[in-house]
Amino acid sequence: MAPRKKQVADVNNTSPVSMADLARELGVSMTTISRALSDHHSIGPAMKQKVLKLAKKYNYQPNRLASALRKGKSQLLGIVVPYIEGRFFPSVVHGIETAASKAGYNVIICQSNEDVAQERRNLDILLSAQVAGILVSLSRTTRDFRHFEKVRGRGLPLVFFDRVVEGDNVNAVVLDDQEGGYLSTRHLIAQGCRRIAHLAGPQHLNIYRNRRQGYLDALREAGLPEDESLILYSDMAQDQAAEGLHQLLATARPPDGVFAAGDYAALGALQEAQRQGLRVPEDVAISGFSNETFTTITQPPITTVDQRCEEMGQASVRLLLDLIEADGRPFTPRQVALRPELLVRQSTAYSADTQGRSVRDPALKFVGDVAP
Amino acid sequence: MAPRKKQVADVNNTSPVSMADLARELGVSMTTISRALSDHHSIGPAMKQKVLKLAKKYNYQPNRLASALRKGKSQLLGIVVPYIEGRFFPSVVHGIETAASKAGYNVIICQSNEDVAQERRNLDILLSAQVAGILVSLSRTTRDFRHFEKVRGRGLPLVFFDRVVEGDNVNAVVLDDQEGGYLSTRHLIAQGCRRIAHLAGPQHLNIYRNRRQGYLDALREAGLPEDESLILYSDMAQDQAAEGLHQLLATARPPDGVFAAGDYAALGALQEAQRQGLRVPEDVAISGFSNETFTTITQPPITTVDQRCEEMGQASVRLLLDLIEADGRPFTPRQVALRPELLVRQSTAYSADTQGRSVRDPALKFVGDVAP
DNA sequence: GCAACAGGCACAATCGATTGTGTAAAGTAA
DNA sequence: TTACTTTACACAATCGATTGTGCCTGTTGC
Repeated sequence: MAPRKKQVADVNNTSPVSMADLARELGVSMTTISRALSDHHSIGPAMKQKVLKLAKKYNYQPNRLASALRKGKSQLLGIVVPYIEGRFFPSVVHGIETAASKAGYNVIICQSNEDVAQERRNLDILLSAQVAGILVSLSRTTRDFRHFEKVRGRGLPLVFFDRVVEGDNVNAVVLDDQEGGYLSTRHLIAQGCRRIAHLAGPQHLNIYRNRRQGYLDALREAGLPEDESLILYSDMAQDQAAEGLHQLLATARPPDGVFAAGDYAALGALQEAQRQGLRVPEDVAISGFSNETFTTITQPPITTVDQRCEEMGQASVRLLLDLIEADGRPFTPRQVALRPELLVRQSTAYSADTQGRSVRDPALKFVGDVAP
Repeated sequence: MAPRKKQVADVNNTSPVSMADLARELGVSMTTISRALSDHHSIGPAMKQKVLKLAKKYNYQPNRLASALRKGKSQLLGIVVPYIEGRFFPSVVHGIETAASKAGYNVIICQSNEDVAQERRNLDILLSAQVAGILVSLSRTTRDFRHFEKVRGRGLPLVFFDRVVEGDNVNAVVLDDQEGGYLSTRHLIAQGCRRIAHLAGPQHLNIYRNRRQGYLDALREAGLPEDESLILYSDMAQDQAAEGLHQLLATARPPDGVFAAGDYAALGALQEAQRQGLRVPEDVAISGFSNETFTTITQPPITTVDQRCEEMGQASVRLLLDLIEADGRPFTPRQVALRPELLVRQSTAYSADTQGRSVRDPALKFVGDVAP
């Protein structure tokens, strides 16, 4: 039986044209080619034109490896994230890639899989790839930060985002989680809630700690009592939240509002409330955190806090580029906190109509269904 | 006011140690170092030990740029995707990165933003970065495939995934969409549906064309009539689907089952059916496609087809690595079609209990809630 | 005892672009 | 005309690792 297919060509492999080829063709030196292409002042306009035209003709593409080797810096940025899944990280990466490519950089992406050892290895790889800068979101298991000193030691720009090393001598971009917790809780209060439970996440993670703090801030501001019995700690899983709310509802004074530090927890709470025959938001208002896709399609849609994923990516790149431009010169580390956006939906705004406005709190942005 | 912070160090920039440094320290040539590190046979075991030890001591990291420049191939794979968002592409990229890094490769990722011009530019960039191979999922606007010839011309391994160039002279990995459509429809028939509508997507996209074909296959197999009036074409948006079902339900002979070519369409259909007071699945069974996150949390959860995103990434990398290993030698192009997985949930299986089994069709895998 | 041989290592060219320095020719000022 | 700039380009070293070739030493074979 004859082979079904023709085989890939391997004889007509076009080797890419190099500056040497152009130089030979024009009878000039490689110096001239290089400088003409980079618009160096010591090359005459006539020669520049000739070189440019020839480069077009042969579709010359500079070898980035050679260039980077010589200059000691590539046009690559390294990203280290715990993983590329869910809603958050992909969106941030999307923002990063978009901003980076706009600035002429490309990104090489690594996953730590929530493992410090892998994170360390990734850093080494990025270093050996001579990236121009590194963006990191810490793995959950990272407690020791010495591996980042090596990066610093090389004078390589380093920016943390979302899961950051705390302190003011690092460059970091985060969401203002405390503000997010505050906005949510304040909104619940404005909706008339007086006994607001908080489904809190693991407190060793700064994000959950901050969301809780924002919750407390809002209570205090409104003169409401802080009641630890209204705060339930869990890993933010849907069923844990349901179970938690179940217990709270069984008490003598059940809550009339729930601020969940995560959308899955909010979902669990919503489902549990409905199982108990409660109306949401009339009997109990529920808000979440993260603006997961599903929050728009539940009945009712869930009020939540958007994390500005794309902006976070953009801001991180901006900061990194500033660092790269500083090029080793003194640079005062910056910590950027992005303002979260409260998205008011019907799980809290019982007076909001479906058209997209909240009657009670017109200052807040109301968001209904989202296009696929 | 004094600056609040100490500035980043710029004097103690540790320049990475090179092979030359090691050679100097040991009083041998760079050749020896290089060959010792790569375990070349012409280096004695004693010397190898000395070199290895010194390399450890100085934490030597080879400069990948230099290596790649010399060898003409880097340890980088290029990915070009339309965008990094939603559920599908991030998951595939996750699979790709995982498989690639396991094989010692890193990935540089580019977004085409559904724009051919950008796609072309991305290819050029990857070429100039001297990647070892390229993985592409086509932009929606790509009709002309000449820019891929340049990649081929260089003899660079190229694999398409999901959105592929059709034909049997390319390397490609896709989901067997036709099988997915077939499985879904067959399942609906097994559930007792006799008048099954199909919410179809744009037919110039092979995925939607194939899903529709699978639907037709199942109908034919079961001896059910093909009724074009039961097939509604749209862009798969939630509201379009709702509107479409609305019309179908108003006819004299409304459908008792709906196979939507996308989950958002299925969701729209589900909501519309419920608005009309119909019970799902008792009055009308509904199934979707893609296994979007939200399909597990609707009431009832939606039966759907999982696209094996991760496996697609892994399979693509495997194919690409095979091509790289072939190293220009004749290679018969391969087209891989992954078997989709039908996830039966309560939107179709009215006889299924919540515990996770389908009474009617025990051969099918029933999937309930999914952990966050 | 001499040749053929293998082991172990160094020399030097190479990948492709960049850049400090050198040097003609052309232009300007006095 | 002399001296001094500018303009426009070439030379050659360099980034760091790789690799074909060559050389020397010690070993084996007969």
